[in-house]
Amino acid sequence: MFHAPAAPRPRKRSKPGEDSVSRREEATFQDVRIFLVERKMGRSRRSFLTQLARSKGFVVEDILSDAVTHVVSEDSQSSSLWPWLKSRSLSDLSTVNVLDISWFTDSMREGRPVPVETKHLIQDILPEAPKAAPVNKVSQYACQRRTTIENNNRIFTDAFEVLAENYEFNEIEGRCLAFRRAASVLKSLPWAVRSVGATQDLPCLGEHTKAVMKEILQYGRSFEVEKILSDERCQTLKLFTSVFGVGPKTAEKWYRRGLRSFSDVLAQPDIHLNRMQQSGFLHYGDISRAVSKAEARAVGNIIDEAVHVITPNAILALTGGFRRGKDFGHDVDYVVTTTELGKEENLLISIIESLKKQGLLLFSDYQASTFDLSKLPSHRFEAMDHFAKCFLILRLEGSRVEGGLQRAQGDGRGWRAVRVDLVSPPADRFAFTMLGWTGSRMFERDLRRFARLERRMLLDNHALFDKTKVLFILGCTKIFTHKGSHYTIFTLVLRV
DNA sequence: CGGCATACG
DNA sequence: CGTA
DNA sequence: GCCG
Repeated sequence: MFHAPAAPRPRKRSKPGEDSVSRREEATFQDVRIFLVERKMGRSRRSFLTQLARSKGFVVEDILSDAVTHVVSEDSQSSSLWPWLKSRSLSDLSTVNVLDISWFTDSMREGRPVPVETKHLIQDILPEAPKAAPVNKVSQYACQRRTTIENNNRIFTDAFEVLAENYEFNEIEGRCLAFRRAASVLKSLPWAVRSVGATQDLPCLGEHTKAVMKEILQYGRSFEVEKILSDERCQTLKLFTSVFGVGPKTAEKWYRRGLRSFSDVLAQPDIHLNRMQQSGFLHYGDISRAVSKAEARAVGNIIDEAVHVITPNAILALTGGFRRGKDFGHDVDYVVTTTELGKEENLLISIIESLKKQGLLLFSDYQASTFDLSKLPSHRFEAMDHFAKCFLILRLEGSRVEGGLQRAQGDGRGWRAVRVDLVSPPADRFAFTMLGWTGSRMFERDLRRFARLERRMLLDNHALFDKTKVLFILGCTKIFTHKGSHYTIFTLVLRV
């Protein structure tokens, strides 16, 4: 362990009574030798703490020597502590615990030296290390990335999304995910990639993705992507899956029957569309057209009016892409609740009923709450999935929209259909719900992937530390909105 | 070489 | 299997 | 396909 040439130090495995220094004979904890740093502590407080510790059976050294195992400082912020320690010419500083005063006070309270935890450590601010790697590394998890609203790498991400979709159609989920992740990483960059070399330190980019990027940088297009785009099957599947209620399996089924267009499908007497698909075809033009922010706000007003009939204490918050700062979306997401706890249970049912009465409800799929406090570890963020929600298609009158509707060419109607999602948590779960409905799909996936991986890591390390510790703050999740501002939507706290 | 998010209807 |  |  450590060899101390100068200091006379008969401490190791000393036989009882052999030690000549009397207070060390009385000391209970021979393996822990504390040194209190006077700086910021003051002489009188240092002297008081020294007496206190010794009275409780701790060994406190007056001078900093190789005998010291625990250095305690009140100055945890200081950048001067470590340089000072290094100047003391100890034989091996790396084996010494450099600790916050909290370790000392914890130990005094317990009447024994408490195990050293990360929270006690005063880290050395290495002057060289940040120089070597000052570049903020991009995380492989979307939930740890700040993603700008502008996509500076659309030429690549469009290509990756074509490849991802093609793998999805071919049921190769792993590769599909890989290309979606690569696209997500490039979308998060506040700069445009101008050479493959610039992607050196980026995660989720490997041989294949970089080859595609190189091709695009060289020729402005990718041969592989072009081939997919010109493929009839791929085109048809893309067309079919663009219908609300039609996924890859149904699209494939229709394609294999030789169907190539919507009219082909609709002409089949033996094809029975489900409720979702019927609405999908009926409102196809409207719900595949972008929804503007003004339209989203107009939908909000309609929900607001409906909910205020039921309760005056309603809270309504726009989430989804619009909350991330987007100007257009494919649907409108609102979180709606009431401050009267418990009353949120039937809120959506009442809203749906009201919309129906007004003739605004074109489609509705309601899912009651499955949130059970007694059954679920309540603060696990997975709980955000369990609240009452509904997927709607609403009739939106143009007269309600500031600046008018997003309209197709030659559309003479004064209204359009809009996809609307509502979720209704109890008011005290509002934050969880915002977390669950503000992120992109990749964000939500990676939130769970990150939580699982990091939690396992914590559990693995857990035994080494304090078994009574139950709260781990994993980090702060932020979502960029626009022009450098961002929301802090949640701090992940996992109970282990 | 296995894992890749999760829940509901 | 489709939705989020 | 990329990562641990």
